[in-house]
Amino acid sequence: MTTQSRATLADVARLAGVSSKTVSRVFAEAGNVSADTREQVLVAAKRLRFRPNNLARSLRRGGVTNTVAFVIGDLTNPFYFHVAAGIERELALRGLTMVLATTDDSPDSEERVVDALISQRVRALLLIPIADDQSYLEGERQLGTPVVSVDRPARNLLADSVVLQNRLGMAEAVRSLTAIGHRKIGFISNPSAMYTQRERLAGYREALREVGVVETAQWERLDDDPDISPELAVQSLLDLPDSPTAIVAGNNRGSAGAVRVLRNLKPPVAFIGFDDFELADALGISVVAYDTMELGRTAARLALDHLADPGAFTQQIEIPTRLIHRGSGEILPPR
Amino acid sequence: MTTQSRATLADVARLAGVSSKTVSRVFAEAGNVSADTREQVLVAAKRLRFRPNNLARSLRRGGVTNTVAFVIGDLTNPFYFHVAAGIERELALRGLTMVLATTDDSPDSEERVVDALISQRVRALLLIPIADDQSYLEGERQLGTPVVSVDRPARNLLADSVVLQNRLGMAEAVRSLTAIGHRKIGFISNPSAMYTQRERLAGYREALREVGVVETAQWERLDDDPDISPELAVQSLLDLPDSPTAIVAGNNRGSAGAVRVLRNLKPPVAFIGFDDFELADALGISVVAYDTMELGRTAARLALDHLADPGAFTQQIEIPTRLIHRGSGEILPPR
DNA sequence: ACAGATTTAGACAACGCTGACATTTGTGTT
DNA sequence: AACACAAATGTCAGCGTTGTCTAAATCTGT
Repeated sequence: MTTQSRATLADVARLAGVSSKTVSRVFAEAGNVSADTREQVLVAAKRLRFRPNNLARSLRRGGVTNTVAFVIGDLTNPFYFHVAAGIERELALRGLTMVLATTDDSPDSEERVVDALISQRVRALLLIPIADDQSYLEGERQLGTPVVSVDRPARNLLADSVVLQNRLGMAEAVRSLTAIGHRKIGFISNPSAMYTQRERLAGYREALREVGVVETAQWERLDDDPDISPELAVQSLLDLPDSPTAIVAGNNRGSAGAVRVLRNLKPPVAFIGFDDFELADALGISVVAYDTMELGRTAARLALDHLADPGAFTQQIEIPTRLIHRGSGEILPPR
Repeated sequence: MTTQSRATLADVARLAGVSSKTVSRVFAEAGNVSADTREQVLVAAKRLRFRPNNLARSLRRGGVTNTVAFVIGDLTNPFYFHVAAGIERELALRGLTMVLATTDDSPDSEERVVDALISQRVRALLLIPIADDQSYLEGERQLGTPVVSVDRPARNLLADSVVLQNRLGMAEAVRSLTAIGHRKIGFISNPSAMYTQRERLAGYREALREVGVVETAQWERLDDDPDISPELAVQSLLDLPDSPTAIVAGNNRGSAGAVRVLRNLKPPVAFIGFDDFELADALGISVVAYDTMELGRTAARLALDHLADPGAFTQQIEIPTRLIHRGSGEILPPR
């Protein structure tokens, strides 16, 4: 249990009989080291189990680290994780590592968490904005840290952003329902992600307006109350005197709820969800899908581009969505 | 676009008219600073948008950082990210952040990835071992970095570990099938996670042996070939002349495949999966479940304990599993 | 064989912070 | 008013690395 201390450049240098700068050159792959010395240094390093200290290196280099932060609201949503996976992959290609931080969906903690990350001198900041004001990041951005806003645009901050084709995707879904005769279409969503839900709602209304349906309030379930489960929202739609013949969900939580309620319903109700999910194919659930990992990859790429060219213009990228027909969205309205 | 440089302790000190040590005391919350000076320092810091440099701090403090690494094989498996969520939560309570690194399920890259993390002086290392030898971590462990092996024990390394009750959980599942008369029970699994699958297979065989069934090879599908999808494995069982009346799956991938094939089968085949999954309740799929987040939380806690008391004994913790009856596991064998 | 170019190696300081220690200022006691 | 003692503040060096600069060793071509 001897807790010896860690070997440093100097220790290796002493053992190899060279200067610490030479050891540094070997490990920084800076060249100009003869094959012989190089070999000796490596042997000594291995003997001492030497690992270069990245803290010191980053400090010396002016605070440039190899880590990029991804700030997330809530880790338990599989959506975020796929995004994270995409980010991680893209970063790994450039030898960067990802640190993951969560704000527990609390707007207050966002700035605290981000502050802590800045203290760690992350190279870039990717975040899913929760708070309704990201202006606190303006200074950081000016200092050259790329900030990329994921899934929703940042507020009061000029930053790159990657979002989905929310409005269009949802409009397409609803259009596919109106095309086969549906007019009474319910919309359920949980609005924790305000921006995306608002956009999707707009797409829903837009598509209905195209076929002359303007009064949609009665079919919209956007309860703020987290206690109102998607299941209840769906049920409340079915309980309406003039109940919908089709339902669309604004996100995967809604889909899961809808699936539970709608399965084995006597006169079947058509359904299309936003966000694909595991087994949706087996269940025959039509969804508006998109490449979640690509969302992450694109975000990472934007950050990396900005790192490479700090003067680059800010970009807003939209990830395309596509409607996948699996049956539940093709159910005809009862005659 | 002025890329000014970042403010340092010294800058703040100058503006506030105090020494940099005083500023340091304010930010390190080290006390012994009068309310007045404290206030002035904070004002100056805010004006300069000062953020303490954690790199320098960690370096000065002897390489003690606030980050804990979690090394994962493949981010896309929902299992891993629930574990990660648990870890993140537990760490956040102690003000630590999690860095996530993946090895792409490649044994070769494991050591490289871990090396890089050590260079970053992570405070502790949690990993899901992929390579079949973790002895390369021995030095690190001796240097005082807690190493916790998650989901499988480490090999050739004395480290804490948290695993599931694999054998018992699977044995219980199979016993519940034999109890209602099943004798011909198929086992499918993809062996990317060798250890867990071996254990679960052992549990399966054990339970069958208890009722006198010893020859099980024909019903085991453990193909190494990643091209053989779980769907095909299930199908091949059904195609047997003496086909099983029940099937158990060694992991969630297998369950997903089984669900696809088994749904709407004429004489229904009983099924129990290992690992719970979204909508399993709606689909009526019986599973061996456990608290995935707890797995992560426990791992993090082990690491933190070791950090608090470096001399603590290594522990092997088993997370309990429980069989959830939802219908698919209660299907009786055809008479 | 020799000047000049090039490659290899080392000395030194500094990145931003804090621990150890020194010094100043404030408070309470008699 | 003089003293002991605690609180507030400052000085300085060094954590492990690398950029800059300089010196020595080695390689060119004629």
